[in-house]
Amino acid sequence: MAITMKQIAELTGVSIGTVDRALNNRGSINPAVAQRIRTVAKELNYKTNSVAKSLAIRNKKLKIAVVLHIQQNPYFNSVEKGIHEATEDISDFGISIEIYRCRKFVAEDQLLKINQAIDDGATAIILTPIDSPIIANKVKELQEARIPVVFLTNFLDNTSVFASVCCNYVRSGLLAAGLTRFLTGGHGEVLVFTPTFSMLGHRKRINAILSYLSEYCPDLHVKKVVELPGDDFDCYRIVSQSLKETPCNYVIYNGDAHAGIKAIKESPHPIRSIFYDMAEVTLEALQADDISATINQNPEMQGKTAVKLLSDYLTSGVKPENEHILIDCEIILRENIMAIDRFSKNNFVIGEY
Amino acid sequence: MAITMKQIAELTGVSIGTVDRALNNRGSINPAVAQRIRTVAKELNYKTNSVAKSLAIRNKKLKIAVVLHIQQNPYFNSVEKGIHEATEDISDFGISIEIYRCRKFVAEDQLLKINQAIDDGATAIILTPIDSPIIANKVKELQEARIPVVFLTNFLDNTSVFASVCCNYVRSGLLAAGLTRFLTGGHGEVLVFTPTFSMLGHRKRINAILSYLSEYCPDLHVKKVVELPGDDFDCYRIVSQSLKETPCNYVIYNGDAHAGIKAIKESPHPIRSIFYDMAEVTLEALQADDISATINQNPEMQGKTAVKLLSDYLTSGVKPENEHILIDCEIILRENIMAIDRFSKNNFVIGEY
DNA sequence: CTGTTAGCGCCTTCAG
DNA sequence: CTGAAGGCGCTAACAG
Repeated sequence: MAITMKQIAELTGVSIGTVDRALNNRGSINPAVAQRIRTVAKELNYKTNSVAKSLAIRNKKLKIAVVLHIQQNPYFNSVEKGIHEATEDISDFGISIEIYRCRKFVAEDQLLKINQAIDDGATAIILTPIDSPIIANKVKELQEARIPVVFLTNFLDNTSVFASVCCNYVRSGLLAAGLTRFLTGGHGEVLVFTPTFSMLGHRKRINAILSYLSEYCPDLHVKKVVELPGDDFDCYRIVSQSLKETPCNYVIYNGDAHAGIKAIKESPHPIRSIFYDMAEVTLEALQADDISATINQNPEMQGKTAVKLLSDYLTSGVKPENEHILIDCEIILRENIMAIDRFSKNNFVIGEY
Repeated sequence: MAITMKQIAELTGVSIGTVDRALNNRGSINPAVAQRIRTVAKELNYKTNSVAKSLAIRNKKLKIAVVLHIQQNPYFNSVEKGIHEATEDISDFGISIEIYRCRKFVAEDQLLKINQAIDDGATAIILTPIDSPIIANKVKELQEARIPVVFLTNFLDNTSVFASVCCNYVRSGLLAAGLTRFLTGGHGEVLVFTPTFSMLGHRKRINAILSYLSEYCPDLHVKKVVELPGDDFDCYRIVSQSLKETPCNYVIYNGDAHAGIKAIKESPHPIRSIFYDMAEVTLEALQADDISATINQNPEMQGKTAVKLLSDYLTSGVKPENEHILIDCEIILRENIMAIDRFSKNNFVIGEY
């Protein structure tokens, strides 16, 4: 049976209130007895019981504010789905979640939402930060006011926060590169498409792809890296044009899935491709063998993790070991998403064929 | 704020004790008022607060018994690791876990351990069942005594339990087959190695591999399916001999990793191979490019899930929707396990190459 | 059959 | 600076 504050109180001959003060640096307390209590607690390996704690702090009405962008793409929808899943998990802890959605993709608007969240009494904030000093400063201010901030899917250089939860961008690049190696046997011509380079993560991913391929696949030539417009109807045109101008037999594609699939299918010569993320159209294309694989960057897990980190902190005081939490990626082939029933029937046997 | 029993008590004009009786079918209660309370609870969408509940039932000293085999292979070690992880997560809930290890791989011994667990006061049992009527009957008996049983990594046909947590064997086969398709381009000769066919899951996996390949890769010939001895020093000899007798250029290998890797490396002609599981030697071979990929059947997650299902049930009364819980598999390439630091540095740019 | 009460482990006043 | 008491939501034992 785990050790409790009550037991420590009895052992040290003080009241449970004093133990609480000593262990949580709360209120004024005689340094000597505080020390003694802490020593005993450490010796007995006392761990605060998070179940009891969250029941007790229930009336503090903790509130996590989530400040998101407008973006309604499949990727961010999944992030949000993860947030909602986690919300259910923690509802019994008396922690509530409120989502704030920015109107425009500008720092001023994001700042506005943050301030609104604070006014509404947020005790912690989850944020997909826009890269601007306005936001960086605000975040610093929040941290000083002891309001933990978690960056989600993106982070700011030189701005330290409670935690940042991102995709493992380097790994994400390596997997595409590795699959390309697998697929090509090490020979061929590749075109790479990426979202905006203004985001650090996307640069990291591309760096990983290129440096991996140049090291391990010297006979595989990356002809071009094409930057795609953020959310734009031009996407299809650009992909299509690039494929015409720079013929290739392999593509690594990260961008609007619909545009990419359409352009690649229209190519006069066959192109095998590695995609990113789990948009509906991507999975359909995978099933149809129009694309070879896709890399799931687990947006759902990212959202879930951000909430979970904060709720763990609020209920148990546990901080993540590392500020940067990298959510791992997963290779998805057609076989990952096939219905399994069709393959559960026949009865083959051991032996020669 | 979520609705509480106290609120329901006030609304229905009874005491909180009565609400408890109505909502948990406990003790005797006037059917009419029970009905009224349940109606109100449903209308208000009352959900029992699992945090409060687990704090309250703490003194019942719930105990989950885990009955495992002797087997000390990497796979089962991971299963056990998952169990221990979950144990930490639920320690605050006052649920304890005790592990019983069978001496021999026989039903009688397993039965002995189950009985011992019950004598020790287990309130639930996790079990890797041996396929025998002795065990099937005992399990039935336990279920009748309202002791939930969870099957782990294996299950019994025609024996229904609280839940069975297994690897998704069919998917596991499909992934190997899919990777082979990817790797071979659809042409070549394949040898398949599998653990004992006496376990249903292994048969399912092989069926999936063969039926997939015959459907999608008509020009890829599976020459032979070789059954490997359970835990045996003969493993290496058998693999080695099979490779000599039946030459091939691709291998799908599930069995003792050390033996498989050694035999394949010694082959006079090059063989590309798909392995299973995450044994240390497997990962080293993957890093060294001696094998092409491995399939992680997530044994850790299986162990963790089994414990979690039971603790959720014991603390919140939540039952899994489906009796069969299939833990998904994951493709692991060399690039999944490479250190990422090496690829985080260079600074490539957008454009032609 | 129903209400009351005393916890579970922790946090937060409020007295002293 | 410290102790005592009440409460978080639920369960269980005991009166009535």
